[in-house]
Amino acid sequence: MSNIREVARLAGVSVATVSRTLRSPDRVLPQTREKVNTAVKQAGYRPNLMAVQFRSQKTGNLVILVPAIANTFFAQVISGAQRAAQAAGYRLLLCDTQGREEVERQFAELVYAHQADGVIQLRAYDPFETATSGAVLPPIVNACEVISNGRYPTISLDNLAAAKALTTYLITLGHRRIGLIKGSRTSPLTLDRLAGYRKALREAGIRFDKELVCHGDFTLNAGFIGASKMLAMAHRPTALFCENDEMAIGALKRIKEEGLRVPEDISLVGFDDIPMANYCDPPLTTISQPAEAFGERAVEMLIMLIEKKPLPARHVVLPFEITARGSTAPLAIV
Amino acid sequence: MSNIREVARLAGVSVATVSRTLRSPDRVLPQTREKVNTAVKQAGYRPNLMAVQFRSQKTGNLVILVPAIANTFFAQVISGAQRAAQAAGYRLLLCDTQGREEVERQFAELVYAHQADGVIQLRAYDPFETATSGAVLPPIVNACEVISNGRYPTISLDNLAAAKALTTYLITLGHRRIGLIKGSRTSPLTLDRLAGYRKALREAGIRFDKELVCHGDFTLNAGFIGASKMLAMAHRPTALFCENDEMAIGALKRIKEEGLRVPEDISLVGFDDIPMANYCDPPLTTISQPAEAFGERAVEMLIMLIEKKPLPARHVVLPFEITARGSTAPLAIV
DNA sequence: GTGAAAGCGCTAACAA
DNA sequence: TTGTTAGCGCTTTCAC
Repeated sequence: MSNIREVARLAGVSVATVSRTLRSPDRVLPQTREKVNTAVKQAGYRPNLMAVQFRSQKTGNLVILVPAIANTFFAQVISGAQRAAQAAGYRLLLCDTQGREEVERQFAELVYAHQADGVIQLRAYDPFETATSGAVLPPIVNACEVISNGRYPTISLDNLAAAKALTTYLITLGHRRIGLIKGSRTSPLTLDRLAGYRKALREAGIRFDKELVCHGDFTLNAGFIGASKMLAMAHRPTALFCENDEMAIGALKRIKEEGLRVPEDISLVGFDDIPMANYCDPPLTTISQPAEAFGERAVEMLIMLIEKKPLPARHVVLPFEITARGSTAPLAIV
Repeated sequence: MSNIREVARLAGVSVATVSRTLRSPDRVLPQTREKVNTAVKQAGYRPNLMAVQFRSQKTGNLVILVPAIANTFFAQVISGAQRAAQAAGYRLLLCDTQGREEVERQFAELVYAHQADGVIQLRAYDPFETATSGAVLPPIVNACEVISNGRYPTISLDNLAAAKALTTYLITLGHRRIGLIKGSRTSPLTLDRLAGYRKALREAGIRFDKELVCHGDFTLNAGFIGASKMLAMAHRPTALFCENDEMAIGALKRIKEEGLRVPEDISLVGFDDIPMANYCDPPLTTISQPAEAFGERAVEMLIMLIEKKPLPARHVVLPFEITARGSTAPLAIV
């Protein structure tokens, strides 16, 4: 493969002139430019990015840590991130971490190894927590599920408000026994949603019953299992709040198997508004959040960090809305 | 950030010895090794991968071109690819191309720019088709939707056989008017599936009716639209074959809206067996294919190509099976 | 077993 | 405007 010297030779100029012609053409005479461009074509020359990056100490790579790419919501986030990265001339180094912290750390440290310029973390784990306290933190942005210690810029949803709004919506429909299928036990995202759920209950004067809460892991199967527990209760809930759409769809299957109807016998809500939410039967009432915007904003903010431009805001909160569909109905008077 | 010279100074050895200690520890005296390792820790040293790669002309990056990451099937493929890449010490540069050829070309050419060692293409488009004929083809593997010109190693499904088997399954149930909702007009994958469909009809002595075929783009909405057309026909099909599960689920919604029952009034089949296929109502009869294995095998083969190891097989065909669920039933005798 | 030194391809500071 | 040259951090050959 040809290199810059080869092109310089062909064009009868110095390597510096070739480099200039490529980086800042206006600093070169038109006729020189012409000669160089011809030589570039003739040699089939492409700058060796490895050398360019090495020399200029900048990779153009962004690491994105994704807990589970097979989760539709995250897939959409990545899609948005990819678009934004490409538009800005950056590339995405993808890591499907499955929540394994050592993997997250290892990938995040590609920044220290000068293999990436920054990191997007979509989970509430600080991959640099063990970094020597003296070390400067590399550019990192935390989106979707965020750590609220103020250490990193974040892009998040007001999960508490959203969960509260959705729960209140169910209460308004007359429901008072509302089951909650949570995500994992410890994630802040799921704790916020639990808090929103509790707040809505409290404001409506409904006592919180911990029997009505169970844990899952955001998968279809977790929703299925969770619903089994809920339906097995002596005094079962009349509405079920699943912390994401996948679990709601899993729960839906279980509810139908039990011979119950949604929403006549039990109302069901999800969270995220993945495309499938509108295609299940009945379509899901859920919280819509701008999945792709999470990825786009995260990339944009990260690039500002990398390029040392001031961030307009360190903590961005994206809007949600309740999308009411057929899976919810007023509590039937028995 | 410290560099190799700093470590050498701290350890009281030469940079060559530091490099050797890190790359091939056994070529260094234990006591020297000890000194170097101590110095590495003390300095908080991490090799600059940019420099390592530049020097050794190897990036450890693999470009993966994905038509649509938000498509569940592809998300699973990527998940498998990521796992295999990581296990082998490679990283994945993700590009969600949305089928835009100039984007695919641009990313694939990162190989020419020494930014990646190889390319995985999940679509039947040759990103190097315009490459000068003289140029050596870089390591590339074509998976899922493959080009069958023999130019690249491939990992595919026998789409013809799978579509034929699935169609035959419907025929066995007594169906003779079977609608087909295809993917895009030109993709080989969808042409193969069409061929399989036609072959099954032919062998059963059923005349092919082009009225029963319509085109989609593998999205939920395409299935919905396709089903609308099918159901509007005067003499409508008694079974519907959608070329992926997303379209089948889209069609399912439309069919139910029309007040028809699946499978009593119309049988429905999909393709891929995405997790959601088992959670829709009724669950989908479909073709199961090992989505993650596509990604894993693609990465494994690509790495063999990169490392110039002989490929055990240039064209790998992964197995499928019919997964019969509740969306199909024998044709009702009217 | 270890060190000295060349050099990967490029950019940028400086000189002309 | 263009050329000369140093050097980014590392690996690797070649001496010792």
